[in-house]
Amino acid sequence: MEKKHEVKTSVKDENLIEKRRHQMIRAAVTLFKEKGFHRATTREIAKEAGFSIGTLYEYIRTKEDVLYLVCDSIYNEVHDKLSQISAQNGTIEDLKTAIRHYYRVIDDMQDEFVVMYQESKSLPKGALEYVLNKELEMINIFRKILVDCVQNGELRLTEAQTNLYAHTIVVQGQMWAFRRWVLRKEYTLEQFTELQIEFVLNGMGK
Amino acid sequence: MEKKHEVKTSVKDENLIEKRRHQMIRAAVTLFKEKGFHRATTREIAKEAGFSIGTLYEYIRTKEDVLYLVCDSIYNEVHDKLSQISAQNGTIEDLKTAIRHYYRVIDDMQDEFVVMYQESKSLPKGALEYVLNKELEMINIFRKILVDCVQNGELRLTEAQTNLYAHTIVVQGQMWAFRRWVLRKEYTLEQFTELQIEFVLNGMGK
Amino acid sequence: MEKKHEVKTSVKDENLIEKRRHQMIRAAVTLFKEKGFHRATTREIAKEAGFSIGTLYEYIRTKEDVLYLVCDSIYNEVHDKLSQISAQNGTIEDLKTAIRHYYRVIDDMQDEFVVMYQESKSLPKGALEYVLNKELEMINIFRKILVDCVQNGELRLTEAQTNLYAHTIVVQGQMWAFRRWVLRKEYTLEQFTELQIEFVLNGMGK
Amino acid sequence: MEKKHEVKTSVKDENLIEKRRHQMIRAAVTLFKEKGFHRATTREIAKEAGFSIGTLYEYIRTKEDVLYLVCDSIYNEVHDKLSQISAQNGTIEDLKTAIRHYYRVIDDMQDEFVVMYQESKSLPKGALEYVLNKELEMINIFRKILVDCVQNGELRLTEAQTNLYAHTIVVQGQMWAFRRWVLRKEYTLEQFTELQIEFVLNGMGK
DNA sequence: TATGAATGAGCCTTCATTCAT
DNA sequence: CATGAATGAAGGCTCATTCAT
Repeated sequence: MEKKHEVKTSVKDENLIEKRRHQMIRAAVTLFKEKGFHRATTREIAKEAGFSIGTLYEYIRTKEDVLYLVCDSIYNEVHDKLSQISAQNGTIEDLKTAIRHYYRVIDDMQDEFVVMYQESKSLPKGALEYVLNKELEMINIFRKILVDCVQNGELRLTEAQTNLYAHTIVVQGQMWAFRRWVLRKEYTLEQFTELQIEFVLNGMGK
Repeated sequence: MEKKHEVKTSVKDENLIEKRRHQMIRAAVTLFKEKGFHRATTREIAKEAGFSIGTLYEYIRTKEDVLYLVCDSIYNEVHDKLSQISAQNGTIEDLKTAIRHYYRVIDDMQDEFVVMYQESKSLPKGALEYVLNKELEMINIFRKILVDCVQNGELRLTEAQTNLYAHTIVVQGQMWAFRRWVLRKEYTLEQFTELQIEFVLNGMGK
Repeated sequence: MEKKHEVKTSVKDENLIEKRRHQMIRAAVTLFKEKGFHRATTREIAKEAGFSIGTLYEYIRTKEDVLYLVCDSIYNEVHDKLSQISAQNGTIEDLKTAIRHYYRVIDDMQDEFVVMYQESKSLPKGALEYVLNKELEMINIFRKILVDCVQNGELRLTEAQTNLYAHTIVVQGQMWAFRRWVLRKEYTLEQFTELQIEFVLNGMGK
Repeated sequence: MEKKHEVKTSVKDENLIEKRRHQMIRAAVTLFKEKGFHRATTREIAKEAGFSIGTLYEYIRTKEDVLYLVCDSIYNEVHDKLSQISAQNGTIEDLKTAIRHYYRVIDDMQDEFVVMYQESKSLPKGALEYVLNKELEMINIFRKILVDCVQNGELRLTEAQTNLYAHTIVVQGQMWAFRRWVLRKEYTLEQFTELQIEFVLNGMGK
């Protein structure tokens, strides 16, 4: 597990840091979604966040820090939401619930997902590694559910299949965020979810 | 279908345009892959292409034109390669062949795929639409194959399923390009392909 | 003679002012020596001094005030140390003693000397004049000693020579601070001192 | 001997580089003299030089490069001027001529001297070393003249004296540039020169 | 008195684009 | 057609200074 990548701040009040960073992240997501990381200026981010450029830089050191904070915050939020259902007992029903849950999270955080996957390549090396690890953790959540199902006799999968299908489930969920320009025209979230669940379960031999 | 998005040039000689653009695209892919669209400078692109910045601007109008040319060229190359097998007769075997073919193209053009999907959001609006349309065409290739299979009685899918699964097939292929940092460690292209084919066919009820 | 250049403070307690300014000057000399006036930030100065930026500004009005305080303090210290031997009776021996004394002071306060001469140009006009006057006072100390020697018949110098040689003595001492990167390799302070004394006395016709 | 410290340029035409750098150096000396290195902005330098900020940066990489170019150019000019009289035959008269020559150069290039000695501390490490070496070369010019005089029997100096007095001669010349605010009021260059020559020769036992 | 968060003018530097040769 | 020097708008970031607590 990677050590948490720290972002330098010259402010001491922890509560204030929390508050300002929250403002900053909200502003950044809005702007990154609209124009991407590179076209969004630090001045715009500060303004959108409701404070001055000087203040912004009291809480970060480089523009890339903002991106890191955004990615980190999104992953944490996703993790929090997903881990609510992580207590499982290895049934197909659990898997379905988890997928439904995951898809709903993606729907809720569409913009964040798109921003994160589109822009994380601009992170500096250390931060990128940290974020990729978070991605692996997310895949692990599903891998573990699959492993439980296998151990429970609900699914019959090799290890290679287990790993790959965990990725597949995660990726199929991301589709909903990335391809909404076309999928939204044809499916509701519920339709999409149920179709994908059916497909995935069939795919794994029910 | 969108009209082909034109890129202004002040050069008349069509052969020269073709040649220079080819050099330019190769250079741009290399650089975009390495540092992304925004961090690659027009000077670097010109240099990598083997001519001067002045010459570069004889063949394009803006830096975004380079990106457009890159995306367009990649899509065309993919289309060319895929359309070689588009003449089908609606069997499951055809579908498998098409998927294998598609996955091999993705493997061959990993860098190009990643560049295209990561950077196309930086295209100006008109060009973006044109490129998204190309994406739809690609999905259509698979949709048609599925439709053929359905009409042939090889598959039993609703229209909603047909459309969605076309997307799914395309997206699962992209996984190979985007997640190579982790998938490459665990699977060869062949293993990945066969696992995914099995999963997809099962997913669609074989 | 210039009136003492005053530095505004919003603090009343004289003892506190004295104490804080002392801390501040020590900190500033350290930092100016290390990175120069312009590269040292007020924040750093405050931190090095052991209090907050807010407190720093309770005792000064601008960053240049810090520099002024530093220069003023150094000159005062040098004056104090030199004036201990200012009671003279016009012998060559007195001159030698004064020079030895001066050179020792320079050796003790190398960093301060370098800071003062390198950075005083950044003083605001009024403060600069005040400081230049202090420099003249220092030259006067030696001029007076020379005048005494002349009146005593120990030296035979025109007024023009007296003035110039006072400068020369002062400047040759500064050499020890400014050129220590090379002089230190070849001479000890004592060797340097005696060689220069011999040179100066010969120079003035013994 | 240090290798010449190179300054990157993106311009290829050597003549143009020469010309532009000359403009740039003239502009920089003017501004550095007036407000010092740190207070002079790159925009001001470009404007004073007669071209745009963009053009300035075609010929340098950082602001410190400008300072380096200034220092290098000054040293070279001084060297060129001094080396015209470097062919000596070891007489006291040669020494006098060299000193007169040197003092005239200092008088001609007062501003440049002051700028160089005041600001060179802001050079990046590598460049600073290179420039300090130039300073040593200058001292060497006088050291060699002294050595010649000693070998010729015109002067009787130990090696320690020879080295130190070379420094002293150089430093006494710099006085004229640094203390002109006071020396100019009392002496003409000629008076200053002759007094110092007399002093130096006496100092070395005639 | 002491603190430190907030401010924003201003600096250095980059880079897409133009145009004279 | 090709070249590359010139341009300047714009961006990231710093830091002296202020002021509410």
